[in-house]
Amino acid sequence: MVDIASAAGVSPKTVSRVVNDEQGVHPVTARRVREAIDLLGYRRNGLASSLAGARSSAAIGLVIEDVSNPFYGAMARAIEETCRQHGRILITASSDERPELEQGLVQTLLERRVDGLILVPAARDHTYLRAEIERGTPVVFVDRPPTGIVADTILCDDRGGARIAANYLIGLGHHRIAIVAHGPSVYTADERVQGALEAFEAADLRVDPGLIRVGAYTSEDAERVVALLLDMDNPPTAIFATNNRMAIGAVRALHARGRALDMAAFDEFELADLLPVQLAIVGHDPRALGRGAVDLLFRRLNGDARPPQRVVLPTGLIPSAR
Amino acid sequence: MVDIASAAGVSPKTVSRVVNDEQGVHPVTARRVREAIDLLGYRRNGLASSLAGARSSAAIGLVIEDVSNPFYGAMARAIEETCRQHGRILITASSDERPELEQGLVQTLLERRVDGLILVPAARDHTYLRAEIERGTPVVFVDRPPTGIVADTILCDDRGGARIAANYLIGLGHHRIAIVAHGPSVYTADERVQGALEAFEAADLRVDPGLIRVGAYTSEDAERVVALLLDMDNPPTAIFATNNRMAIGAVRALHARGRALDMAAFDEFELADLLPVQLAIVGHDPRALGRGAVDLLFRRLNGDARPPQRVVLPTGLIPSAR
DNA sequence: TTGTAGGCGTTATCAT
DNA sequence: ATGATAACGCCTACAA
Repeated sequence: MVDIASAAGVSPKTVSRVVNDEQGVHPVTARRVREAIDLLGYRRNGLASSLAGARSSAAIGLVIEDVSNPFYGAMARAIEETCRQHGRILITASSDERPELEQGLVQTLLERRVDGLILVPAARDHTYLRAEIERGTPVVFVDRPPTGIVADTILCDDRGGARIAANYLIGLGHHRIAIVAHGPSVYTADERVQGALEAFEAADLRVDPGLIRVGAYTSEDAERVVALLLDMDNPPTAIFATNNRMAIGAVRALHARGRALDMAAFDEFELADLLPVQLAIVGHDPRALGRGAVDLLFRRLNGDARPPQRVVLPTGLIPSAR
Repeated sequence: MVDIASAAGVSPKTVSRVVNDEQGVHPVTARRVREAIDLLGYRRNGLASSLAGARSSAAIGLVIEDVSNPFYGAMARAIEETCRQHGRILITASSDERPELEQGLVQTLLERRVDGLILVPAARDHTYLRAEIERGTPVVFVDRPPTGIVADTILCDDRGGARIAANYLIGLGHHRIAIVAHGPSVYTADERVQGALEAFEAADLRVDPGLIRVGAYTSEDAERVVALLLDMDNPPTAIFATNNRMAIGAVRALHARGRALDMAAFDEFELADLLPVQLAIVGHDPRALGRGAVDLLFRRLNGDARPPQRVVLPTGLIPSAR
């Protein structure tokens, strides 16, 4: 920048003004500066800029479970684009659902002085963030609420969606509905199980505890779980899967055994409608979650000081296509 | 940092040493410093650190077509993890296959002084990167080679994979094989079409130009294209799709019309084996591409000065599961 | 083992 | 409209 300044015969501050499109620079001077910039191949140093009082690092940090999960991939994409509209780049990291990793990643992001943080929490305790939030760093939780602190959060209506899904299966005449849930101790899983149980209860269905299987993580886990369910003496006649991985595992297990139970599942996923089962989907838009999170974040960055918000997006049933 | 220093009764430099785990600090002093850090809630400023000559911004930039595409999502995930092993965070941006956007994103990343750049190129001309590369910023191209410059590149064997796919369909006895390709003027598409045509020629198949449809982008595009193919007077008896979106669109079109042509397609995608068509997949591992790209990048960062490398990963056919 | 000096590239503030 | 000066928070290089 000093080089440019002397090449253009001005002070560094004037170069700074030109580079940042500040007003109050004579057009002729500005052009001279720009020519020098092109000539010398100068490129502004964003790090120095952030350091020197630009009071923004122009970056947002995102910690999600796994970018390669299409659900989170779509969310990440929406967040990235919305951040770009706000002049921010996105630093993304996958926590793989591991609490220590989440905390380490957050630490790294804060060291880089991101302007804000968007988290799909994996940790079971977020008190470690309290100090940072009080210091003024906006933090938004997506898809699951934080534990141990109160902070801006955007969720979808897990419980309501699960009720709808369960009612759908009940409406088809099923009495023995298995629940294949991820988790345990993952908010979305717990809520969705609760929602289904509420629906069962409201319909006076007796619940067989053996039909409730919580704790699979991968679709392979779910496949094994469903295989076991199908082998029961008194197997279920329908399945509610709490997320896309559970659903895929269940479909695989059914397919492997040539069975075709009715199913309902959370999370839209590509090709769900072409699968060889009756599968109703509880849809919720990951992009809407992402955009909502960014909105919350930038409200804070723009000075909004209301108490922490909790936004709940609706879910809706997409009936089986078959 | 100055505050910590005075609180601990040492100089800032000693705090710096402690924070960076440098050797040569008396354990007692170190503990005193750490206590002050905990007490005052100090957090190192990574931006300042990078500025001050740490000769690394500890960040890598990634520009891909679309994180929400599972193929690129898996690649991004592998890149992120491998970068983390090298102590770097990842700044990810989606170019949406738009050249101007790619260039803008690259510009932004360079302003942030990323240590290196990994690109799935969308632009048709990468001469704009030449100066930066000569200046010493390592740039690696993934999935598609650059145009107009020579640089480290990692690809998969598009042409070979396409030949294998085409031969598979030919081996099933097909003479009228449609090619549903993305693009046009996307390297992978062109190569895959060429590979298939080579196989046709080697098998003395007469090629009907009407069966070669290049230029769809979304799976919806592909669905329409295949619908048109099926409506031909003399429709194809098999389909080769050049990527996952093309494959999905084709499957949808077949399904909508109750047809079941044999298919071969590039890109593994979840549930492909459960679809109601004979579908052989040309598999290539996006994670391997990602890891390979990071390897190339860090070789350069570690001083490797060989001429630009071109790595080609093999592809293999996964026959239809049905 | 610890400290001092100087500077990284930019911007805020206050002058001119 | 433009410039001088002093940070920003840290690190390298050298000294003690």
